[in-house]
Amino acid sequence: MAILGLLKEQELHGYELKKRLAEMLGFASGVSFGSLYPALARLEAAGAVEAAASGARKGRARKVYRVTARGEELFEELLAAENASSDDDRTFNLRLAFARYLPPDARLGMLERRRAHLVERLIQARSRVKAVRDGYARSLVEHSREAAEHDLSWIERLIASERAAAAPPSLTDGPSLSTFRPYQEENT
Amino acid sequence: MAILGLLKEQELHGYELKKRLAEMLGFASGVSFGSLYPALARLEAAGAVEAAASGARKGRARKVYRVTARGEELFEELLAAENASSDDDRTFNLRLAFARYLPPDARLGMLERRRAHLVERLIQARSRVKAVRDGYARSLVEHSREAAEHDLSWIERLIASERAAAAPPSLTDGPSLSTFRPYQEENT
DNA sequence: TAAAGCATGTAAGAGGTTACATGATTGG
DNA sequence: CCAATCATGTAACCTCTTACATGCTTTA
Repeated sequence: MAILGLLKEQELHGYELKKRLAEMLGFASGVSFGSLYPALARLEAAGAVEAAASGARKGRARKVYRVTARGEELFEELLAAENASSDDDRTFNLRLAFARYLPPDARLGMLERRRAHLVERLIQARSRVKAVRDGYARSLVEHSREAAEHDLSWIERLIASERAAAAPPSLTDGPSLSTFRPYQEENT
Repeated sequence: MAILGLLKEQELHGYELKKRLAEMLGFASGVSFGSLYPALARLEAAGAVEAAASGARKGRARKVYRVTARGEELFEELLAAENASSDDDRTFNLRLAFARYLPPDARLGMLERRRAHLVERLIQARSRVKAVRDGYARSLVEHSREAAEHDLSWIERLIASERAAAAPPSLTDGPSLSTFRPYQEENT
């Protein structure tokens, strides 16, 4: 999905693609060549990308890839997928980076699913905070609870601004906004 | 390492181990049986763990594992390892959870390496914030910068309390404390 | 001209996931 | 007694990483 998304914006060859992926995924990532080239080969075999005219170099010329119509379809599919694998952080971040390609409702759905996931995570983190008395593990669970709270409020801000952007014509139409309620703990 | 660390505290069989691992690693984890049992078999083959007397069940009795002397050694090695793979979040969290088994200086070293890693991450995040103008990607990099700041200050608090605990006898011995300086940005 | 970086690719090996297979035990 | 849960394992498959192989291009 990352490859297709990047190629969608601009034709690129593998080496350049690797650099873009590294800065896009930021820390904790960057694919290796042994992962990237086979992936490109698979995508080409599947007809999702094609190599444009190779530069006028001798020997192993660099292959500039471009997304095909089939590739666009595949990208939409991957981006819109509501499967369970979209639950992990890495996948969500990647999806959000390409969220502009999603229709507004699908985008909102993605954010809400993420929010639900984070609420669960927060609940879990809180129960672990109660369970672990002290030591490094305690510090760890407290920090992960704070991180979860932080993530959650971030997502809620995103959702709010998304809704605001989705329904700008009228300033007094309650229904579309009334569905969303920020997470509030019941027992404090 | 996680398996050895848990078994070090208490003899357990695979199924129970899986549950403990799931709650220990919290969200974003929990090993599958297809991963756990082969891992246990590898550890047993390596002489790091051994099966205690199996419960009095017929058929496939459950195997209660216990750490051997060799296993203790292996655990120490894995825990103390200063290799590059200790840079990722998952590994660090796992290590911190078992940090009580490390000698104070190694523990401090681990925290400092983590801090250095987070400082780098923060610098990277800040440069990306400058690079990305707007859209979802912008929101993403801003959030990851905030997360990095949060993580960093958490680690610095941990380091501070570690140092405070390491040198309690004298209240005025500068040297051991003077080495550490919280991260402050130079250009704001 | 030698080193560093650009550029593409393959091979071996490790480890993980899902799905399958098997059987015991407990609770409604 | 039937379903769920406990409990252990195997097999097929997939993808990643590391290390290797190859050769061009730029720069000190």
